[in-house]
Amino acid sequence: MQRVLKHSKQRDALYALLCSVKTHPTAEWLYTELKQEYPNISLATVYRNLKLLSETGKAISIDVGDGTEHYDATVEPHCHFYCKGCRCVSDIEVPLAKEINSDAQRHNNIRVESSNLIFYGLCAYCK
Amino acid sequence: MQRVLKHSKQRDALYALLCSVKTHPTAEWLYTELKQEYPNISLATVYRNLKLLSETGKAISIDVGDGTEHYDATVEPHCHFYCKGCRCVSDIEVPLAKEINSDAQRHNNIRVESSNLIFYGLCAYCK
DNA sequence: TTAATAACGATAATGATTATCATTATCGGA
DNA sequence: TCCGATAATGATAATCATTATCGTTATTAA
Repeated sequence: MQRVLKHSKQRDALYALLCSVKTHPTAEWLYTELKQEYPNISLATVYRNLKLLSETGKAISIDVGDGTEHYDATVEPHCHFYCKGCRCVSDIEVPLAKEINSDAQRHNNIRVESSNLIFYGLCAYCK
Repeated sequence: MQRVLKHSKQRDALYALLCSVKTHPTAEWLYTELKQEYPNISLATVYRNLKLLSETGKAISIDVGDGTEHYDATVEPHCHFYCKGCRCVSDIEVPLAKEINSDAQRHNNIRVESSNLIFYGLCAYCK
């Protein structure tokens, strides 16, 4: 039961690192990277704070189906693309996506709160 | 390295079961269900054959982010809905989805081969 | 009927993530 | 500034879905 958050250098460094990249890294990648500045940092700390950042709305997790969760400090709804060639995750522009939630709700007897749109294929370099 | 498939009652039963339901079950659920007819069936056999069915295009796996893979014998592209209330997965009708792959490809320098559209919210009963 | 081998059941291994726990760091108030 | 409460840490064990291994059984074609 978490009440009042306290500051921690590790969490700040994690968030700053996540904000600085566009690569949608995994916990493992962030861990390896953070070790350069904090050699004693624990993988558990990375997972703990990624979860905390997700819960507080400062980051989102992206499941592209490759077995490990990817993270993103851009929390506004947007679509992702997974390149089967280089296995990288990137943001893409999909204008139709803005209308698809309401389209889904209109044609089914459901309440749509959010959606997860992932596209697969080959990126500019791999195609 | 699998060359020539041989028949097996377990695989047939698994596929028949998967075809008979619209619930997008998990491996565990299928295993429990199949045990009634095949008390000695192994969970490994279920996973093995689900993988085989996926590889041969007779089924697809759906990752809704709840920690376990769901399976579906309907292999034609279609959208899924995950109800946060009853934790069930269902097919939904989303007309716009038919155009979204080309929309994604048109607005980005990528080749889109497939996509995975999952919607979250509350179903007719839970809302 | 038989030989080759795919599939099986049982179970150990894997790998990402989470939980536990003793220690350390943070922070508001005395 | 020091103190007490407790959040956060690092180390590591536990969890849990899935995959790999392996000896045995079932299927198939000759």
